[in-house]
Amino acid sequence: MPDPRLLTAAELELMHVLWERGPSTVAEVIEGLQGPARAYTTVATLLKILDDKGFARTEREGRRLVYAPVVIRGEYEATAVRDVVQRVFSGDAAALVRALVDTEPLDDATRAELALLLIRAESGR
Amino acid sequence: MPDPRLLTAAELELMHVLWERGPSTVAEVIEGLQGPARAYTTVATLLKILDDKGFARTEREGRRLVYAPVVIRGEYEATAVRDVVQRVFSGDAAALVRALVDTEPLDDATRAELALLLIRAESGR
DNA sequence: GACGGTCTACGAATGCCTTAGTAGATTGTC
DNA sequence: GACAATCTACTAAGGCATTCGTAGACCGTC
Repeated sequence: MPDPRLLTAAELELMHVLWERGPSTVAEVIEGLQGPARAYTTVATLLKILDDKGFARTEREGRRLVYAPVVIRGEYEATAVRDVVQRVFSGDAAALVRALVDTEPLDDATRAELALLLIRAESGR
Repeated sequence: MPDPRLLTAAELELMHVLWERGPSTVAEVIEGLQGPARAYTTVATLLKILDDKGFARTEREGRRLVYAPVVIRGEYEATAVRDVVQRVFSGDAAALVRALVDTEPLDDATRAELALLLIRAESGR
């Protein structure tokens, strides 16, 4: 059983829309979606699943449902990062940063910013 | 369809053993596994899948098969990191580092090492 | 050469993810 | 009030991941 706090691929895509646009109806989520089009009922089903799993909350607005994100983006990012550190890097967070530096192109300013971030971070946090 | 270069959870666990111990038989992989025990045939099936998918290579040694990792650890780590950056962080690699610093406790020495790494890294690589 | 143990190949069961269709309710319009 | 459009709930199908059992091959030992 995978961590129930992790989103599946399709779920994550919808959550990105909810994070960007805030509380949204099915139609609005479809508007916000990128990539291949999905049927109205597909999105509706997925949103219901997000509700069932506690990632989003449903509110009635007249006849239609509005879905609002419950888990906020930063919170989920933390969960996802912890998962990758554990599963792929066997708990070695520093190894992830090394892999990232080797893999993803970061411009000078960003690297400087992150270096500063690391130096300033409290160690026990 | 997910990225075919990504390992599933069970596959990744076996690959960790192959990366650690090098070419191994089914019995040796079982020895190297942590967590809940799995049936001999379960591990054998998974290793065959790793072979089919190209993550490992099979070599006969007398009557039994020895499985060797084809994809090396660093290579897979890069793939996995890229995937997370894309899927969770919408391509923003720096955001991943920020989430990591907020999330995972790193001791002073490690943070200093990583800061140095960032400063020294070539920007266009 | 028969026997027990070990190994691989194959197949099957289960459960989840993803997608989408159908049915029925609801609402606004003429 | 009837009709068309819109929306939700339910259901289902297909595919993949994970687990493991059974059958048959192979090998060493007595």
